[in-house]
Amino acid sequence: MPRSGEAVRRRLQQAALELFAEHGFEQTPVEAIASRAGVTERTFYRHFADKREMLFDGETELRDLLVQAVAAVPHGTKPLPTLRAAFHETVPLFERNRPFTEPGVRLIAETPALQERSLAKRALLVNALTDALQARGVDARIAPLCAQVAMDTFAVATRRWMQEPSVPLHDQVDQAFRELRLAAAALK
Amino acid sequence: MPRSGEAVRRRLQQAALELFAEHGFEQTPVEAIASRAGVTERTFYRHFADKREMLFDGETELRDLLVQAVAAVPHGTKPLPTLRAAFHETVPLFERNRPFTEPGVRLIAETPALQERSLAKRALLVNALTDALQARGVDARIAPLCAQVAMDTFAVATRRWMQEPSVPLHDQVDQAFRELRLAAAALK
DNA sequence: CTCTATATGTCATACTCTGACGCTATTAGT
DNA sequence: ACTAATAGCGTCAGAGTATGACATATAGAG
Repeated sequence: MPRSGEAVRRRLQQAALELFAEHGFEQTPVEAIASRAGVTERTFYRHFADKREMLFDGETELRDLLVQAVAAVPHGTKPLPTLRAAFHETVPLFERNRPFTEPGVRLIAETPALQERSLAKRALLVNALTDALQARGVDARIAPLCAQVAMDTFAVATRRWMQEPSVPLHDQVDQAFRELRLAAAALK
Repeated sequence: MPRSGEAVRRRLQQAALELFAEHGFEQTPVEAIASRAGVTERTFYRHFADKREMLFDGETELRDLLVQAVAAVPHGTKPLPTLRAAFHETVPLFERNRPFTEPGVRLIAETPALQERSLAKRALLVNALTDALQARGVDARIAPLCAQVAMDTFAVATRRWMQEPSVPLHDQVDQAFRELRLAAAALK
């Protein structure tokens, strides 16, 4: 195989993060990113489907880990406890990547176009979790609801963890799922 | 006040729906929409922020209705029952708009860019519901979780209602919230 | 009828993204 | 070590999205 191109991809990500931090996402043309990385604008689009996509690189890794974790939960476990356990398995990944993802999270929070893409990525995760549940025999009727609700509960946990890093993510996850159980118990 | 421009806006929407149905969303340039509506491309962007936005016109109406419905629920009602009641109030709006929204829903389902925007609109609804809950004294810690979970539960109900119109939306909503309660009861 | 506010047209332009073609460098095979 | 294949990259062209600036036309208020 010829030259790898992996170095170029990393340089593009590095250049983009720097420029986004300086001028913001919308005010940074792709040409500027490519230029700082020492390549052409065309090369950028050979490494990333579009300008937003480069901010969401770890999502496929997270998805694979989650699907694997769901499959590893002992059989007979109910859907939401299964998903809670799977999310606990991803905690080390989040803790390890925290310093890297923090600036990206802030950038996403203040850029509507990136929020949209972030929501789309979460939807992909929900789909993957739905399939993983159905592979365990969960009824196709409730699998999407469980996957979606668990995803949102975990999202609440991570958001709190970002704002208040003193509480471990494990505890935030348990706390959020506790609140979900209490809130749902009030339904008739 | 001079000419209203309301007729042009409607013509643009009509022309867009026709062209999207014929050639798809991505394959329809804004210029073609404007041309069929008898105006310039520039005028299109004076009526809609971007090409996707025209598919999500009813969202603000739905949002206002939901916020109003949440405020109208008797005090002392718990968050999720409050939101369930609020969503029940929006059922007539959905039933009335069903023939109009059906082609749009199919178009959104098969167009990634529109799915992203749809998710963003749902996020706006969740934010509005969160605020509406907090205005009723719901703890700011659990309001976002309740709003998000209720929104997803309602989304599941509407999706089933679209696929199987024989069951009334009211029943789909109750059924989905029942499933949410059962699923959450299995936690711990 | 005149004035004014608002909608629209016109023109220019920056930016995103894609296709086509050719060049170059790296790697595998001999 | 030499060659050939291949993946990465540059260059060019072009369509489509979206926005700003300025001019024009039209409907309603006085």
